[in-house]
Amino acid sequence: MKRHDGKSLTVTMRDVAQTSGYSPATVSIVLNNAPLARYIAPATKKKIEEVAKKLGYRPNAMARFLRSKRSHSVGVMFFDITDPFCTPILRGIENATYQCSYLPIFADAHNQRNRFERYLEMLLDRHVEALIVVANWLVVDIHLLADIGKRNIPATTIGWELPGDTVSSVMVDNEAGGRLALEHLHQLGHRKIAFIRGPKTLIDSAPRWRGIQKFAQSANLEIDPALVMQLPDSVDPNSSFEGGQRFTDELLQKKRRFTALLAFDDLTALGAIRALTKAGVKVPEHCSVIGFDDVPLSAMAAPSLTTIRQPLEAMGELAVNVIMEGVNASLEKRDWNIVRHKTNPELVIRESTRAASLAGADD
Amino acid sequence: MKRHDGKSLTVTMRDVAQTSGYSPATVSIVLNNAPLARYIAPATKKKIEEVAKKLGYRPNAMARFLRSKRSHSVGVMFFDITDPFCTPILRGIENATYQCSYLPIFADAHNQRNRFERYLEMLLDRHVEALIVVANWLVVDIHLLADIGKRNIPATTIGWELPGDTVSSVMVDNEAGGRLALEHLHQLGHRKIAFIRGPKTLIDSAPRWRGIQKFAQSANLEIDPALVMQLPDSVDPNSSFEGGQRFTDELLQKKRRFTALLAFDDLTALGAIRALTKAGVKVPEHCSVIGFDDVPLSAMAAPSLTTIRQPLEAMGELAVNVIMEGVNASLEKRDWNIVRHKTNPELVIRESTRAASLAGADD
DNA sequence: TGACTGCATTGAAACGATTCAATACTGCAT
DNA sequence: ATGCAGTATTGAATCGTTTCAATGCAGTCA
Repeated sequence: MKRHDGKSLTVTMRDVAQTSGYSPATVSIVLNNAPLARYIAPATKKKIEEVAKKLGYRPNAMARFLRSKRSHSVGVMFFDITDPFCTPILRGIENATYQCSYLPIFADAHNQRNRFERYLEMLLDRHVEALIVVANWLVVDIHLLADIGKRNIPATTIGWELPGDTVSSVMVDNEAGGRLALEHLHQLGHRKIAFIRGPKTLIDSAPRWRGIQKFAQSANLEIDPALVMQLPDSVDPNSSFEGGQRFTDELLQKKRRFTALLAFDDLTALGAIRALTKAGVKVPEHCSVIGFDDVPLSAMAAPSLTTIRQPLEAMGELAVNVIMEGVNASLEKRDWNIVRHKTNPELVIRESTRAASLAGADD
Repeated sequence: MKRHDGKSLTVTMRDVAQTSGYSPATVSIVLNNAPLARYIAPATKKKIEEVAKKLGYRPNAMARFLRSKRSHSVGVMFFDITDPFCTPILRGIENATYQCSYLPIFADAHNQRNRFERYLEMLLDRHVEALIVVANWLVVDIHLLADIGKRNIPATTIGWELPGDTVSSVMVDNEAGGRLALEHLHQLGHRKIAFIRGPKTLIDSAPRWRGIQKFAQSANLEIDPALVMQLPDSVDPNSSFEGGQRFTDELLQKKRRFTALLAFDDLTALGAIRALTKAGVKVPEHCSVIGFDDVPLSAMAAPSLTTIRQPLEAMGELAVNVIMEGVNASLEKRDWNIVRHKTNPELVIRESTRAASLAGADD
């Protein structure tokens, strides 16, 4: 709105001020319900609000940000959105930011270092108020993420943990998960169990395996080294499907005997199931298979997958809460500490596992 | 940077100007390579660029946007990101915006009308330069989207088409897809084919069915009405899995004979496969199943799914090109027209279909 | 009367860029 | 000398807010 020469069609705060007869300052104070608003006469408030509504005034976010230094947006960086693991997390993040009237700016590094860096710059240029990095599969360069901490905005990772005290993290309790998985198979009576471990460089691999070993020890279960394989490092999050398939093939070709298979994650498990099925080994009749993650497709697979569920959506929400804590703290000039959350995994029993006794332990 | 009182740590353009000995105007012109830059002495340019680099100057996006009215961001609104159909599209969009140095602002309407509207406001308040709406499953309220066109920013939908001439669209050629699917089954020798049609209100349903009918007619194939079911309307994009399962169960219970099943989409197909498998009908040995979409999980299902592929990632990229065309046009004050793209579907043959002759047509 | 307090409002300076019109200089033709 | 064209640079306004300090006024108290 700018005179009636019919050019500029945006209603600015000055317009509201002019039509209402007050100054821009007053309008700003009223419309934002700023501290000073308690001195403003109720009649004035009402008038201004009416005019603002009638004129269809919408504050210009850019101008507001420039002045107030608050962008009301958070950067959300994925290492690879292609990983089915990411979608529920994204949903969780979106849901939580929506509650706070923040908007997520989306970035996907495609597992490429330079892309990550470029995006990081772009996000910081836009003065995102916080950063969430969903670091799933990449062979992460520590320095890359450590950099984030240097910038003085609150940041958290999901699915990865950084040394130092600058970046928070949200992860599942992998050790507990590993334990749960093996415990389930053990309770079903399985004793000859094959394992496909995660890639060495993946942070989840070690604790899951530790959980498995600890349970084995406590249950007096022997782990046969000939039945243990380990996925190779890879940057493609979907490669574990193929990996699961290949390793299972190998086990079968070597005629190894096992009544159950514990896979590193769901995709690995699905790959394993495919290999087994192809070889005529029925799941779960002849062999039980358990995964990890509970990605959305696990429920739809045939047979549907028994797995250790990560509360992915909740983890996304939690991450937002974590950074918001930081945002608010720094807003109120308080200090705040980073946190390291470990969420509880949960056993989800579906069709791919079954009691060993029914499977003819050595058919 | 603000004197050496050690407070403000951001390097502004004025800082660069001061240290280099030139004016902010000159610095701006040089650093943006603005038209006037051709008059600037090469030595000056060099000097300014050096200083900018040395000081680690980063332009403040907010300030820039405020003045130039360009936010370099696009709003990306999903109706429901939970739909596996969306992830590849998101990847495509992200990839294309990255090429243009734009950032996508992510919004997910959760299939809720008020959430959609709220997000729309938030995005417009931020002066996104364009809008992409991925309208997959929602029983779309036409008015909702038509509203978008009213705002004078370029907008396009993916997976939906609007009446009027204000919003572009990118869709797969559903009719061709339907035809391809049936053609494939027909070529494999299937004659008794069951169909699960899409929900009435979904825009894809009718043309896919039309393609099927047209092919049937041209091939003299009779479609048995007793073998045709239709999914109910629903807002949950993942409900088709359950639907496929239920309807297939029904068909089986009614002892209908069919050697192949053509499902509305992949999830429906997966549901059907699960029902068939449970009932002891082997896929593809006893019954072939074909889906539509080629969502990521279709390749990992057991058996992997034969399907009609939508080039989802390419569609995402295409959508970005479409709106960028609009952005550039309005930047150069040219007129531009909306476009309606129809991308080509593609038959992807995997394990879930097989020649009918091998299946004992009526065993 | 003067000083002080509390209420209601506003002027004007930021925020950090972009951009147009103006300036100043040089060289060259008239 | 004058005028002009081209080169190199800059002053100052502007984008639309927010916010601090200032102002004016009415009432109260000594």
